[in-house]
Amino acid sequence: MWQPTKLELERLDKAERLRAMGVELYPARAGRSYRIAEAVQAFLKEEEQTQADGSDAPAPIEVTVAGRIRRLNSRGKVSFAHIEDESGRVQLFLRVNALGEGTYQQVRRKLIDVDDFVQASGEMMRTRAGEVSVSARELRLISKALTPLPVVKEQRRDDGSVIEYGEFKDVESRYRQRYADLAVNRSVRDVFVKRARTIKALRDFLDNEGMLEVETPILQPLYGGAAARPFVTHHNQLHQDLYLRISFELYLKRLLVGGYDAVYEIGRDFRNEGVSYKHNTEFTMLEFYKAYIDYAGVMDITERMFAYTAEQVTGSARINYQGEMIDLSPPWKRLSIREAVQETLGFDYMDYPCSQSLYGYLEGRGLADGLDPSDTWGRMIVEHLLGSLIEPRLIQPTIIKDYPRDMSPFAKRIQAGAAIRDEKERRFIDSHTERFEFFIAGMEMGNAFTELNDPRDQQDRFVEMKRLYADEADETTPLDEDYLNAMRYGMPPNGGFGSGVDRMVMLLTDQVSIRDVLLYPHLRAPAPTESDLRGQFMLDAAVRQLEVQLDLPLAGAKRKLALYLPAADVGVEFRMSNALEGALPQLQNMRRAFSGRLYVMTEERIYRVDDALEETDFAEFWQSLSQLSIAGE
RNA sequence: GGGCGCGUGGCGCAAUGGCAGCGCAGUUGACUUUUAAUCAAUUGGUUGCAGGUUCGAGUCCUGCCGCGCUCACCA
Repeated sequence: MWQPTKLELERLDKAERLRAMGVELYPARAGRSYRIAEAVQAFLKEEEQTQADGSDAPAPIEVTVAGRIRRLNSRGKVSFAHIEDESGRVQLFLRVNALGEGTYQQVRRKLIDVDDFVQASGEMMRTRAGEVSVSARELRLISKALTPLPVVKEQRRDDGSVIEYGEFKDVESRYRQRYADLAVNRSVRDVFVKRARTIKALRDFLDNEGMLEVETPILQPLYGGAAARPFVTHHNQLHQDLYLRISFELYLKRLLVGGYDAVYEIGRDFRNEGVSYKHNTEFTMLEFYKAYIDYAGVMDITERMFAYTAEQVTGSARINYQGEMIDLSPPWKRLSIREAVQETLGFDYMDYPCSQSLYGYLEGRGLADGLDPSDTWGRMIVEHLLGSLIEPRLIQPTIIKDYPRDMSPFAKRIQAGAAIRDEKERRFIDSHTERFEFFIAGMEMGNAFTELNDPRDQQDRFVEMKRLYADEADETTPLDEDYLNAMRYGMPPNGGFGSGVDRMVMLLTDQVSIRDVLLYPHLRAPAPTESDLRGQFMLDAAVRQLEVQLDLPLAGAKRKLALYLPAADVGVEFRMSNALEGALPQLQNMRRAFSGRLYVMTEERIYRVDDALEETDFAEFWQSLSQLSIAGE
C-alpha cells in the first residue's frame, strides 16, 4: 500500500487545500476545442494571413486546450506555464486580471502545480518575448498529480536544438516505470509512435500483396516451427499441459491446405531463453506464407517490404543506424552461404564434407575458437562460420541463401538446375536447402524458405532432426502428426517468411537495445524490501478496517517504530527474513522502549519480540488486533 | 550460468578510510511578458540489504538483491 514520500505529502496537502476551496480534483469531464499543436498552427496561419493582407492585427482565435503542466514559473502577478498534450506544447500566459484573484492564487501558490492536468481557455497571442501562448481567461484543474515526475528542464537553443538538464535516464527506473519515462522523455514517446507506424506499414504492405491476415493459437498442445525451448502452462479444466507458441509456421501453413493463397500473422512469440540486447522472452513476429512462389519470390517481397516500411516510417528507404547509412532499396546483395564463406574466409566448405574434416580445417586456420567439435556439420557452418564470423560484417542488407539441410527441417532441397557437373555439386545439392536469412546492421533480421510440402519428406525430416539433436530433445520440433495429416491432403508449393518485428523497429528508430523498442521489456521481479512488507501490512490492515498510524517516535530507541495499531500497545516492525537474526538485539532495545507488545513481521511469518522471537499465528495476530480495535471504539 | 562495472535525498551527480556535499526539484517570501527566469531564506539522507575489518566505513573484505555491459545459451 502507498506510503507517501515527503514530496507526495506536500502534494496531498495542496490537494486537500484545493478541495477545501471547493475545487474538484478529478472532474469527470474535460473539453478542448483544439489539440495544442493545432491551436498553435491556427494562430501562425492567421498571423501569416494578416501579414499578407497588411491588416493591423490577427483576428482573435479563441481556443480551449488541455494537457499536463510541464513548466510553471510565477513572476508575481503574472505567471507562465507550459502545458503539453500528445501533439505538442504551448505556453499559458496567466494574469491575475484575466483569471481573477481566486484562480490566480491557485497557480501562484502552486496548488495547481507542475505535472497536474489542466484545461485552459483564452485567446491565442504572442508574449513580448515572442512566444506563441494562450492568454488564459479560464483555467481549470482536471487531474491532480500526487507524485511529481522526474524533473527535466529544457533549454531551447536558437538553432532549434534542445538541451536537457537533469534527465531521467536511469535505465532500470525507466523500464520499470515506463509511464514516467514516456511522460518525461519525448524521444521515447516518439519511438513507440514509429513502432506503431512500422506495424501499420507492414500490414498495409501485406494486405496490398493480397495476403489475408489471420490469427492462430498462442496456447498450443504441441509447439514447433523453430528451434527454441517453449514455456509450458497448464489448463486446469482439461488437465492438459499447453505450450506458448515459439512460432506460427505450422498453423499458418495448414491454412494453405485449406485453400487460402497467402496468409500472414503479426503476433507474439515466446521463447524460454536468455535475454540480450536483441532478444526478449516475448517478441513480435511477422510470418507470411504465399502459394505458388519459391524463396526467390520471397526475396523480392522481402526487399520491397523493408523499403516500403522504411519509407512510411522514416520518409526514406535510406536510413541512418548508429551512424551508418543503410540503403534498404532493392535489390539487395544475394549470395549463398557457401559463396559468403568463400568470399569472406577464402575456402569452399564443400571440400570438408563432414564435421570432423571441417573442424580440423578450421582449427588449422585458427578459426575454431568457441566451436564445439561435436556439433553437426550444418550447425558449424550456420552458427559458427555465418553467425560468428560473417554476420557482424553484414551491415548493408544482405540475403544469405542455401542453408545446410540439417539446420532447416521445413525447407525444400536445392532444386538441381542444369545437369549436375560433378560429384561435389551433387553433394552440395543433396545437403542444402532453399532457405535464406537476411542481415542488416550486423543483425539477423529474418528467415525464409521454399517451404517443404512433401508429407513423406517432412516426416523423414522430423525423424532426422530427432536423431541429430537427440540430446537437446526440448529444442527440436516435436513430430506433429496433425500437421503431416494436413500436408497429406495436398499443400500448394509455397514460400514462407518470418522476421522479428522488434529488430526492424530497432533499425528504423536507431535503437541498439530491443528493450528500448518494447514498452514493457521483461525485467526480473525486484526483491521485496522492508518498505514493501510495510505496505503489505498496511493493505492487510485496511482490508480488516484497522486504522494504522505511522512512525511512533520511541524515546531511547535509535529508530522510530514504524507502525503501531490503535490499541496503542501493539507495535509492528518489519524485517526481511534473512536479516532477522542479526536484528534481534535492536528489536529488543525497541521493545524495552515501548510499553506494549512488539511484533516483527517478515515475508512469510510474524514473531512476537521477547527474550527470543516467538512465532505467532498470523490469523491469531490479526484477530487479537480486531478485538482490541472494537474494544477501543 | 561465468566475467567486468554500477547502486549515495524525488531526479542528475560529488566525497586521498576522518563532520555526507552540490545542482535541479521541494518549502517560505519578493517580482504584471518569463522561458534552464531571477533574488533571499530554508526542509529533506538506515549511502541497495546483511555481516565483518577498523578508534573510525559511502569508501576496505564476505555474502545477498537489483541493473547495465559482455561471454555462453539462443534465430
